[in-house]
Amino acid sequence: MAQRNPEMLRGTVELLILTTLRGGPRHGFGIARWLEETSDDELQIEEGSLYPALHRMERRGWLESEWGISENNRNVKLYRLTSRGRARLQSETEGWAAFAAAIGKVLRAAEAVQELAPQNATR
Amino acid sequence: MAQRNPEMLRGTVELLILTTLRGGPRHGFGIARWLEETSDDELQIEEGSLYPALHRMERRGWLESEWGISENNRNVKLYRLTSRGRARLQSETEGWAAFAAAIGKVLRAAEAVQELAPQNATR
DNA sequence: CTCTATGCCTTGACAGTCCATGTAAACTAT
DNA sequence: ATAGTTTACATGGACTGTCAAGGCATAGAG
Repeated sequence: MAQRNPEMLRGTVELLILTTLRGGPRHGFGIARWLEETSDDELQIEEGSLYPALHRMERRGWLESEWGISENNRNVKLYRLTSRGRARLQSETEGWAAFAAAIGKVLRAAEAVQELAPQNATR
Repeated sequence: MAQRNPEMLRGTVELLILTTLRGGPRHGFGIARWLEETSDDELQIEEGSLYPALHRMERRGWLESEWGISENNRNVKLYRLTSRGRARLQSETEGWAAFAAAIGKVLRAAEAVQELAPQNATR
């Protein structure tokens, strides 16, 4: 997933899937497409990451699946959030917020250092 | 690194190291400590991640190192940014901003869906 | 002279991603 | 009819990076 930095997705794939399912059940392909569209193609999840993630999340009881028929008349496996999944979504969301805030602090602190001590910036 | 979600650091460790070195040369331990302090303990990098990261970044020409003496009178390996490292810092910073923005979009979009269709939220 | 803190480093197990590949059905165009 | 494309699920192997654990060495404190 992710062109710019594939490693960056580590740890957020599950948050993204849980988030996608907030709006109701979806199938794997649908999840990937919704994420792509919603992020303006910034977030692209590969199938080799997506399906294993869905399976382990189901194993952990965050998701439930059921076979159904898509709008395109195809057999699809629909995933929906369980209550544990909803709880997990909550904590993952908080975790992301804390993490992003921490990175933000670090980035701003480094800028401040450079402004205060510009002579260090070039050596 | 990172208590809340260790996976989340994947892909940001290098950004964090580069960022830390913006303010001037530092040694490995110093980098880890600065990140911890600056992030209020949110970001904790393990030595088993830190040193390999420093070594590969040096191998890639983003960093240069040199032995010196610390404030505590210890032998330390001081790392400084090269010009390639500075360029890399720039692009990694942009990459992070784009990634964080994309996640933000997705999170907000999912909230919006739920507000518009609250009947889907409970099934 | 022992204990703690500082500092660098490596090893092995593990987890998760990616790329390639396989399968199958439905629709499209010829 | 049938070839090609799109949709959709799934897996296997290579690869990368993290972590926990351990080792090593020296300075300063008590």
